[in-house]
Amino acid sequence: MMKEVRNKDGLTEEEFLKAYNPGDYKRPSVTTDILILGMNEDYSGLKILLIKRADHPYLGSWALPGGFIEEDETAHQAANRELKEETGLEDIYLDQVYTFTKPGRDPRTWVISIAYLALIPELKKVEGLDDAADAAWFDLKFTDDTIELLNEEKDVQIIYELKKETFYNGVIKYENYIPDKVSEDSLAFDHVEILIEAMKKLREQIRYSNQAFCLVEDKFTLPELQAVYEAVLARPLYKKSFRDMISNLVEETGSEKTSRTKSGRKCKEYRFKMEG
Amino acid sequence: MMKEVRNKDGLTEEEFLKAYNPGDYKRPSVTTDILILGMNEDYSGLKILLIKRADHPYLGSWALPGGFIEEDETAHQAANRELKEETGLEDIYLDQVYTFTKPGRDPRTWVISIAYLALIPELKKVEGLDDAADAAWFDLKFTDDTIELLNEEKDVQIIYELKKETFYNGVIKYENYIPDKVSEDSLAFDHVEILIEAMKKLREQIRYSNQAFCLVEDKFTLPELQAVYEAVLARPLYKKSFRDMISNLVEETGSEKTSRTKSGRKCKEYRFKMEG
DNA sequence: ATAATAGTGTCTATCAGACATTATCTG
DNA sequence: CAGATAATGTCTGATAGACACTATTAT
Repeated sequence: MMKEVRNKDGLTEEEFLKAYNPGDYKRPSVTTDILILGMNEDYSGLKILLIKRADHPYLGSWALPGGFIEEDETAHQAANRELKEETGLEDIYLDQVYTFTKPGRDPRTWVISIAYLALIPELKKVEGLDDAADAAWFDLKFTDDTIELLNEEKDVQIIYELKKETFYNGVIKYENYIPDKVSEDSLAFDHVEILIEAMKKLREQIRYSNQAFCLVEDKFTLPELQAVYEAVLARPLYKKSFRDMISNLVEETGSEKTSRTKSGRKCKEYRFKMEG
Repeated sequence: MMKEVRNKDGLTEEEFLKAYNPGDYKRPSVTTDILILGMNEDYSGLKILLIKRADHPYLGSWALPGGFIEEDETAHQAANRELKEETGLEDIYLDQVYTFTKPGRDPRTWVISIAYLALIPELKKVEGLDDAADAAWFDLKFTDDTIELLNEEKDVQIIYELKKETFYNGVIKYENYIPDKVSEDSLAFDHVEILIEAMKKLREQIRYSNQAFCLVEDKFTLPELQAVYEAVLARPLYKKSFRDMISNLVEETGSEKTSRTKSGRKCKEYRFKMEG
């Protein structure tokens, strides 16, 4: 029997597992941090949900929502749990982005963070919960030069200038954004870097995936959908090319609708074509 | 001063960090597992480096190389260290793929694994090291229907049949491969799933990234380069279309060379054009 | 010479970018 | 009616897929 194989110490698997000492290696805490993105009211830009920290470290700074992973759940489940706690939303797009492991990224102790990206079709009212002092949607502008996170109501401006740095991975050249804080406020921990990675990935993928459809309601107009692409890519697209590009992904519902974008006349209403 | 801000317990940041008890949350062990891929001798397919386990659990099974992350290093550094130990290679393509967190994926204790993909331009002789019983290159065939890992010399065949399963993430439809073991041998832990994720990602990216250039030597022929794409995508490409596609990424060295692929006549030699 | 592969030409369909034009709505 | 946006047409250049044809090498 396979189970009766003995290792170099003469132990069967059962005996080995019984004697296994998990304390041999030092262990990090593991958290998930989530970028929760949605479009703003008139589809002119992206919004991101931030939490104001109520305790050290970074007390008073704004941070990505997140929390510790429990032993009986996957990181994905932990992220989903956190997402529901903060927004009340379930069954929405959620994808793992990158795992951040730089030593010292949390001054408390050894913490690694698995970053997730969530895309929601409508903004939900948010309020501060249990341990968080506050929660709010911020206008997010992410271009080649800057990251701006603004909330007028709370009078918070978090601004980073971006420089590009090239490095090589094998023979492949990569461009990295190096953030440089120019505002008084800043994001807690290494959350700017998480934001940068997630946005880079979203930008690369939106063209070949269908992530844009997660940022509009289930019935939408083409100007609205185009606004999503333009907000993510931070550049204007040609209307006709855009419509050609997505034409086989959508179908008309038959109705008309006034776009939530700045609107001159009524628009045809579309839905996402599932079979495509 | 920012540093003098006190939290709800009246502590400054310095006092808080001093009093912080890292034992409040249970912590997982964290490892890196690496897919180390290279082309075989005649560029007819991919090879993958596997390690034979010398201890429980999965004693005698083959597994991806990997190891625990230390507190003073990033996961990337840990993966690089492991890669060098196994192959002697440095400065090669290495990229984080996905972090695996399913409870129970390691029978010993709570272990999460950060998976990496390494692409090497030439196969290196490998031998079993310290704790590993053995190490060997396996022929890797990854198609829509099957995963085959073969090593004739050691008479090992690890074969999985693949079924496709669709699921939804938000409104986006995804296709997942579900592996079903049909050979006696199998990969340890959840390493088939890691293999599947890494290969899926490589396939999606190879078209728009330059990862193929990490799998050929610095001077190569176009038949060799095409063989890399075909091995990764597991389907033939049209010669002319392929050459048009990569024409602005390469430049002639001026020399000629006999391809390591099955060869009828000499080929022009190319190099990767860095500026393009 | 012949088989085998290397390298190129061409045709089609599709698509991104770039403008231009017509249609319809709001005020 | 005027201004604004919606929707569509057309042209160019690039690219993927599909074949066909010529060139050069090993045996």
